[in-house]
Amino acid sequence: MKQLSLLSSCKSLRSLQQLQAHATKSSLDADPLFAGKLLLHCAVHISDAHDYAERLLLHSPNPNAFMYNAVIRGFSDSDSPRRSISTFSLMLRNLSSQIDSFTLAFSLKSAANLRCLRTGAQLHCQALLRGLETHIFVGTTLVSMYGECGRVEFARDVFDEIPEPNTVTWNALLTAFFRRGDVGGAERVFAAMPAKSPTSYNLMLGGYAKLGEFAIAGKVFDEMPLKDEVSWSTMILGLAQHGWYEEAFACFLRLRRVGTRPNEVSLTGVLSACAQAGALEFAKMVHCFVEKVGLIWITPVNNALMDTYSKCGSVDMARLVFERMPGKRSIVSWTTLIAGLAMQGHGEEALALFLEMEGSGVEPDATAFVALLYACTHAGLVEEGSEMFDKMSNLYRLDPEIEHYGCMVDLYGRAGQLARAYEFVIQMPIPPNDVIWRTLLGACSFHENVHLAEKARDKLSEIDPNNSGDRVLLSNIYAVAGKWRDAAAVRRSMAELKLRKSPGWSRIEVDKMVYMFVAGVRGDDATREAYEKLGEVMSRIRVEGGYVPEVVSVLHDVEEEEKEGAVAAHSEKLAVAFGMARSGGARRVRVVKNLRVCRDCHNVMKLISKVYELEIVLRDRSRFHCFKNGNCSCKDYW
DNA sequence: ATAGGGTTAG
Repeated sequence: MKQLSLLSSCKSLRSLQQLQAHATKSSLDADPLFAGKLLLHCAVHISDAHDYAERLLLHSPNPNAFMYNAVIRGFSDSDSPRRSISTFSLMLRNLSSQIDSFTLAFSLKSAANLRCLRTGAQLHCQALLRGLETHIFVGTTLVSMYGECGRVEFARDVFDEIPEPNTVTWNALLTAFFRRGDVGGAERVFAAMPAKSPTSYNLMLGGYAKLGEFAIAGKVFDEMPLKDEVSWSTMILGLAQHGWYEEAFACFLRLRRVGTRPNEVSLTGVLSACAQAGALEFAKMVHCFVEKVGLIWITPVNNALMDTYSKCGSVDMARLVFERMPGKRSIVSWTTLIAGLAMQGHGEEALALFLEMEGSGVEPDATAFVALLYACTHAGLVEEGSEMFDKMSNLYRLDPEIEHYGCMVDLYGRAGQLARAYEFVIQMPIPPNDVIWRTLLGACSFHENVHLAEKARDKLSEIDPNNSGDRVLLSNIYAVAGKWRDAAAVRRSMAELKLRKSPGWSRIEVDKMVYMFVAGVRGDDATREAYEKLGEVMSRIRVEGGYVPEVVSVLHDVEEEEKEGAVAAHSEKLAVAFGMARSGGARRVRVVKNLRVCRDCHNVMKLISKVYELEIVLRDRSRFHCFKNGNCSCKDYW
């Protein structure tokens, strides 16, 4: 059986088809054993070959159970698990008597991935009919399926009937409790487990991390007897996702210290922390590491690197990673770079890259269109964006989703075409949500349109009445229009409802350390240093740059940051001042802010860049601003 | 074969 051993060396569909041609010549293809193995290899071990496996099955004159099972398995973890179920139905019609534990385990996994309780319950019936519901693999997958469908009680019922549940079965039950958000239940299961593998600890770790309970997660992590790759990834990712960036960096360094080799998941995790915190220097170090351990071949790692460089303001590095990536570029790779260019306001380049992607045979998906429309919005490419929106449904048959409609409202709104934006909202085929109206409200604020703002407000008060950000926007619009009474009334209503704004922060990286500043929060040495420097900077730009603080501009804070009286400063000013104080002769400082930059800070940055001949790269919540010689790359358009 | 961690847009 030389051909059988050759099979496992086939890595691509083409080499498999060659082998198949040889087999046909020697009539080997008539051998049901060979046909089955070939199909299994095709469905499970070769990527994107599910379709071919399914065709082989459908064209086979006498498919056996092994072949059905191979296709069911192949689709179970694919992006179309539904086809696994349709293959099951086919088998039920043609070869019902041969349905076995393999058939049911993989079909159930598909039902679990689909979160389809109906299908899962029907498969459960089939298992009962055949006496397979307590079979260890089938039973375990049943527990998992009910858990995925949110039915802990059913999962428990199945579990209780399994005579000898193993660790995997227990873990499936544990997962079911966490999926339901029942931490107490999960803790009871964990305590009752007769044996615990690292996976059981990892599940507890992940469950606590998801809730942001890092005090407990850290305790589990420190006390678990054996940490594997998943333990480290879970910890690093969890920290990154909850905004504990410095802790994520520390965990990554600790991982390196103990000599464990970080895998691609922990690397993407720490890169995500770098991206969010804007920690360029740390990201560069991680990049070196990626090259060193040979993970540069992994596409998602490259995508994470590109995203990180873009969000740290180095879109050139992102472009370089894209050009040099040795692995295959996925749709995500293209989308990431398009979004990166968009953030810097390089709309034309993003548009060109999108066309290049189309030319290279990669079909854009809904997300790629979001990134593209976002690029058009931030570069003021109104007509181009409008064309692309039409292209999406006309050429690619993609139904625009709420996000795409949001992009279009933003596109027209930011460009000042408020009537067109409103018209667009009114005739949307799906009901506009709070984000759509909020986008319109934001545009009204920027272009000072009280009349339309009130329409948006009326809609928002129906959908999301207690949003503090909306009220801040509204009060600012009134203030700008000179309607001080209305502005004050909105502020008062906020106070009465005890609506708090989310605090604004800015971060800056100096000597590989990340410092965070929050407006109105004082006390630590770094903040004292920042205020001291800021005082000097402000008086110099007043004298040499002609800076005049406007009353309106202070109120015109686009988002949530509260004005903190005359001496308090927005966090981005503090971060920049700190950077100037610490990095002596540096020509450039980079700051990351969690909210949008306000108009006053924007003015100040422009003046600093001119008076001090300093380049300031400021990332706010929606884009990058590069201040140089008194101008900003956003052309005052944000 | 069955359980655990991941990249893009807002």
